[in-house]
Amino acid sequence: MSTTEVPSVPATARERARAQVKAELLDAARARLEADGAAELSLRAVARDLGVASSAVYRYVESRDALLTLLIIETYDAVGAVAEQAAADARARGADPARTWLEVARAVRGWALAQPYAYELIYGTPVRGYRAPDDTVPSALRMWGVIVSVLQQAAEEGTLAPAGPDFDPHGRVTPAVVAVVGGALGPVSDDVLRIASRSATLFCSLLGAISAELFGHLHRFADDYGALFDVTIATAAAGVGLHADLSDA
Amino acid sequence: MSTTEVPSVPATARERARAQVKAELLDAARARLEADGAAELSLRAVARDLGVASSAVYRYVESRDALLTLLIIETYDAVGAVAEQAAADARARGADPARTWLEVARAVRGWALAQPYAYELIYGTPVRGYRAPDDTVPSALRMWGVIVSVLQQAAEEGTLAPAGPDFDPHGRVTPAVVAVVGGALGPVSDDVLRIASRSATLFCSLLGAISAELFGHLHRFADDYGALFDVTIATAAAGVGLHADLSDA
DNA sequence: TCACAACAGAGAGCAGTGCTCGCATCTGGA
DNA sequence: TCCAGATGCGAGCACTGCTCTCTGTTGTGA
Repeated sequence: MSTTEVPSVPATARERARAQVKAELLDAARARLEADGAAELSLRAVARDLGVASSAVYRYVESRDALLTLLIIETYDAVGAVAEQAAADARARGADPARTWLEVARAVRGWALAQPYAYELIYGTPVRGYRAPDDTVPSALRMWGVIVSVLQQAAEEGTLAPAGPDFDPHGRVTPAVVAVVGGALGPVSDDVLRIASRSATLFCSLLGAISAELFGHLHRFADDYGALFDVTIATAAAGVGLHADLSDA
Repeated sequence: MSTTEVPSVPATARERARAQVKAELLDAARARLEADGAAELSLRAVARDLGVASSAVYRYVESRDALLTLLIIETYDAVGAVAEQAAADARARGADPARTWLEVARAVRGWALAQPYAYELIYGTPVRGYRAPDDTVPSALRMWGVIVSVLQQAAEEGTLAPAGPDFDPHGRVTPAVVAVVGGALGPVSDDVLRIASRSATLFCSLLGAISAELFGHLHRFADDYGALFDVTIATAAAGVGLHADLSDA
């Protein structure tokens, strides 16, 4: 569960014990996080929970921000796994790409509502000036992988029919992104550029819909927030070319 | 500039002096906020900037959170004014509703990029458990007013052609929202409900697009983030029924 | 098996925070 | 002019992140 360092097989007994303690530390920190939120997460409080002096914690973690970074990575992995699972389940039920995306979005929303502080940790205001981005990138990319897979599937099936505007795709996406997205789509064509751009649209609509609801910007707006969420996601997805049917449920 | 209490005409000299000091306090706090961000905003630092003991600040403001709430209201008003101005300018230039919305979105993005900490203050992670919502609501509604006006204009012109899915609008919106939105649209019809729901879609797409960029989720994604933003906004707007042309610029 | 080096933990301490309270001081309004 | 109430100050409390030094333990290589 807890993401430790590289050595998956600790050599010495000392390293094993150390990994054990660090895992307990991360678990305690996660409990505090999900109870009080990232802003209130106090290293001293975590130390108290563990029955340990606050200074001892610094044997395992460089700083409070480093601890938060570890939790951020864990959380990106958790939400990435939720999205991947939702996509797999939907496809197993024979869902088309549009339906698959809707169910992924619903799953992520459900996860966010269940643990709002975890969602805030990764998709809310960044904690300090900058969290170390490079460490978190691989885990953060899992969500993007799901989005791109949905778009690729639709493109291959030929069901990707954008209702949104046509646009010059150049400049919208960097070569690095194209490399990731285009891997399964052959040479770098304008289509690949377009799909990459549209993955951002899907991501932004998901982020916006969940953040707006969670952060109170839709306060007293709807009776059925789940239904409103479906509309928001499906509407943006239609612009991208994924047309989901909301008449059934 | 600074939003003071209700008495726009202070009766006594004492009250005038008090309002003056409070305004200076808010200005200093805003400067700190825009320099360091809400999380780092320290009441003691503001007091130092004013050359005053930290305890003296409490004569004018109940707590740090109360000070933040005042800044939040100011900020909602600022971004609301930006949106209103952008809409007015666009209409003065003869822009259609879709174009108007795109320019509003661009203006808000420009404002957010210029003062990211102000944006984070209102659209990022809420500061404490709950900010007093009732005080901030009127200012926060200005943005929604702009969105609804664009949709109403399109509906009246008959150019509102949604590409997104059809949906049962009931439950998506509360009567209170309908009262606000439907004021200029006559009786509560399903069309009013639909427009209200779609205002949430526009809002969410704007929030998601700016937050994603500002919070680093599009890190190294694009060369031209402005162009990517246009695509995101226009694509979601197309789902709602506002079709903007991106081929010109 | 054993000595020792490396390591984990404790606790004091520093600088910072929000906030309270009692005390002086000043000043506006009668 | 006079004084009550407004205003500011500074000490102090409890909390934070983080550092430093010291002690006791424990795993490990010889």
